[in-house]
Amino acid sequence: MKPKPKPKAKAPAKRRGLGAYPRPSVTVDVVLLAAVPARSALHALVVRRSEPPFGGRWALPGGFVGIDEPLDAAARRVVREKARLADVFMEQLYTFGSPRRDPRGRVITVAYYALVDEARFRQAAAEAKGEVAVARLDVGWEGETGGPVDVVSEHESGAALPLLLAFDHGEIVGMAVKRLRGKLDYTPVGFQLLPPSFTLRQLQDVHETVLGRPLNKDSFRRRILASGLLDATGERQDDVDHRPAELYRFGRQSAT
Amino acid sequence: MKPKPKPKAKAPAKRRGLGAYPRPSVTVDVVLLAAVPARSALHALVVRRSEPPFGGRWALPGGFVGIDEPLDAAARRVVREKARLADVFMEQLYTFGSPRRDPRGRVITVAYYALVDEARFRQAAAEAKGEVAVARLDVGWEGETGGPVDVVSEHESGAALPLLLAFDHGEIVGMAVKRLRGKLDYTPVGFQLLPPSFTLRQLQDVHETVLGRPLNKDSFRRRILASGLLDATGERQDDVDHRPAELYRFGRQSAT
DNA sequence: GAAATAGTGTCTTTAAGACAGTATGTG
DNA sequence: CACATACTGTCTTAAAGACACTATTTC
Repeated sequence: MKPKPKPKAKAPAKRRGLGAYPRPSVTVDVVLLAAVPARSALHALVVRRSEPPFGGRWALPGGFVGIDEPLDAAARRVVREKARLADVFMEQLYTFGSPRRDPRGRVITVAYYALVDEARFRQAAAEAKGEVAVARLDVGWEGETGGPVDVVSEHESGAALPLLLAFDHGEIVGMAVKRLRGKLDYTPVGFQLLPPSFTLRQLQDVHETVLGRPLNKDSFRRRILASGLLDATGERQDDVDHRPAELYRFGRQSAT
Repeated sequence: MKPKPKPKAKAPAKRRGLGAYPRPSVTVDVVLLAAVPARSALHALVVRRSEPPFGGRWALPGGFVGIDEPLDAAARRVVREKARLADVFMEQLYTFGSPRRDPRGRVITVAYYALVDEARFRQAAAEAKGEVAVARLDVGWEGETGGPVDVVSEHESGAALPLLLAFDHGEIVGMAVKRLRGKLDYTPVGFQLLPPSFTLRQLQDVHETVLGRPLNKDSFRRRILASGLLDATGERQDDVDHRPAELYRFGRQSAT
């Protein structure tokens, strides 16, 4: 029923409908990130592949896009199913479509990145233990140079086993870090990596973790407060062994 | 081993290969932009649709992605076929996948934006006269607020006929402008909207056209020259009726 | 020489960095 | 009271804006 007349020409001569063109599979993959200032590193959630291709290796949580499902909804569903998390900040990252990125056939993936605070991230990882793993990202470049990052397993001992990611997922993770660093330069997305209320110090720690470099404390305070995006809650920390700091809250709700 | 208790589940139970999931059509659409400082506006190339859906309306140049064709290659092919242009700066913009964006069925489009200098743009539009039109973009928002832009036909009289774009192409154009403005804040992409050698004044005019606001001349010169991205050619303008300015050249070749 | 734009030097304004000093909690 | 961190005030430094002035071309 589909002769596929393709010696060289791409577009068929007569049939012009959607059916005239072979269709690729389309998936979404999500880089779910949390900042871990204690280790000066970003962590990402990875899942073990149980089947070929790349069976046994680690991959980003992902899945096929339903034929009637919006892309954002697919990404959200993947996070819900694989990480059991809802209501996370999420943005489209980039679409990867190299013809040979999946040995099974043509698969185009729309990559997203998602940000959660460390507590939710750890809880999610613990609940899905066995199916998922926490990967630490060692970023080998500065600023927004870009490029792949080293992905290593996070052991309590501190030992760092390299994790081989399936497909082009290493590249995707690298782009997520690059994008996040870029955003941090002009908007304090760090909010999304913290619980609803937080101190300025915590926000600075998160920013430093993402950017991979120390920031000036005074200037950071001034800049963030001047942006007007934070509202003081009037409350303070209470479980610290020193003067407790004011707690702030993200002033405007950010979409998607 | 994995019961999958999902009454509302979409994925088939047994078949796990690519064939198990219905596939959407995938296209690329390109926002081909040129800056026209004389009109203080960006111009985009649009093509008239000859067939439904949206027959008779204007659309971005686009086409289906070949089953073995990289996304970038498809975008490049579209620009070559529809605008007869090669070697243009081009970057992926965003992927639009609302299930109802095309009445024929599920079509996901990977949008790109491309930049050319005004001369090449006009020549391309003239050569394909009848098939394509030049649309002027009236950006109704400042900075990087974002949102759709008014797309009007460019008449020599100055009259502005609104152009109704097909599909969600108005949204795509708006996002292209937003992205371009954003990039201009930290990198002088304006190069790509000018011929190989140009004066600082021309570059500033282009930046002002894209950003939609005037820039400080002194500060612009300092900033651009300090960036080190420009090389002086040693040559000067020769067809102007005043003191000719030094011509500069983009120092590093930018990929894709 | 007049007109027009290119290019330079310098003052002012503003944001970032440095750092000293005060405030407020725990033990 | 010692200690730790939060917070404030001020000086210094670097970048951006403003603006006066000089330079070089065409007519």
